[in-house]
Amino acid sequence: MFERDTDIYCNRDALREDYQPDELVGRDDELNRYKTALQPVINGEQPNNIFLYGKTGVGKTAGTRFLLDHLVDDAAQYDDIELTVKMLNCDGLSSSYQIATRLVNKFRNESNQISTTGYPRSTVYSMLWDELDKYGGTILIVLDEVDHINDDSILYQLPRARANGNLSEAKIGIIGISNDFSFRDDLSPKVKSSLCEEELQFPAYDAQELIEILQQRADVAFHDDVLDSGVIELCAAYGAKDAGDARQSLDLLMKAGDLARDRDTETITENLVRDAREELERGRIREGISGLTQHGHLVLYALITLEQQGETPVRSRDIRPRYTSFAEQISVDPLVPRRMRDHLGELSMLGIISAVERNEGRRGGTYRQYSVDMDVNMVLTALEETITEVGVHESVADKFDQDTTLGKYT
DNA sequence: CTTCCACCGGAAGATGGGGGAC
DNA sequence: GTCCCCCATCTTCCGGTGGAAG
Repeated sequence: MFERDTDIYCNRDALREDYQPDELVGRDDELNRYKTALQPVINGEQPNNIFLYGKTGVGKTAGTRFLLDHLVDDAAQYDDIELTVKMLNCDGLSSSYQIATRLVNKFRNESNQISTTGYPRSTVYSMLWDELDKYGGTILIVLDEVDHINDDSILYQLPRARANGNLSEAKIGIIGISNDFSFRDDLSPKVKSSLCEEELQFPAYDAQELIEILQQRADVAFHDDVLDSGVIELCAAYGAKDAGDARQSLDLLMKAGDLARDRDTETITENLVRDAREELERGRIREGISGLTQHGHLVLYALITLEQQGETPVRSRDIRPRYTSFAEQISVDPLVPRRMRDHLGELSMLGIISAVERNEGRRGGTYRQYSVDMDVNMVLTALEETITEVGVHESVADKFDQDTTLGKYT
């Protein structure tokens, strides 16, 4: 049934996000400054708290891993340094409480984990101080995607734990990583001053740097002569256009490789890259849509039908009746307008729809006009798929079945 | 320059579902 | 069971906003 592909890859893993190259391309300045900021650790001093910011896929996490690995190795040479590094990705964790429980578990062994709910908050904190003190020495805590935390509490407590007498043995340093620029500004001044002792900004990669990165990985990942000329440049160009995001460019190259493998072609062409891009886009939309609630689906569906009738761009006020009637058809209470706007906002965050602000002054006021940003049929397919597949909202699924011809609404 | 429109978006808090400790 | 706490979703309330009309 299965047989080994005659493969264009020699090491597909080199394109994956978690692959760690021996050398990071295009981040020399940033890494040098980062290294300086970490220097106190080696000197056995109280470590700096460091705050890194920059958009996604610009090497923040990779750079951190890279430097900290070296730091751990190098620290081992000095007898008087006990260094512990713990990394925690805060994605999906929205509160300080959640962070605290995960941290406690990071320091405890498998058999001794605590549950992530149920304890009073203060109990969790004191467990955390106990664990930290038990380890002692220098402890670096990396909080990746720290902007997902909605309250300051842990960010306030951690850097001050020693000063507040919660810790006596351990010297801790916090490294916060964020891709949300406004996060830093929204921190309370107390937290900002302690957390952001050292700040490093990682700028987006330009097309040239992306080419170098892709080249470096492609050399490892593919056999010689598999890539047509221009393929790397094209992947880099797409990445640079979107956000200077290396991860995205690498994903694209990998997807193109996978397509080549599926189709049994021997080389990767520019056309394959374009197909891959479309495929990734489709995946992104599906994923976005499947994460929506029932009302999200209804709002989207309402907008789609309007789009098909050529009534877009359309303001939220004019979407509402359509949405309301859909909701009523499936016997669901429609949401209040404010909430409906939230859903529209969410959809435009996902890039499925787009909003343009308009202002007609005294007689019109300010409002937004929405339209579907992606290919309507693609969105519709994804919508139908998730609704039937997930099986959640049966009533909505029925509705879609009845309505195979959307023209009904005209 | 002021007025005013109609939506925007932040804030607070209600509701209901969950999970676990003790 | 009772107590603690988390979380997503939604409602209610309301001050903010930018630019055409006056």
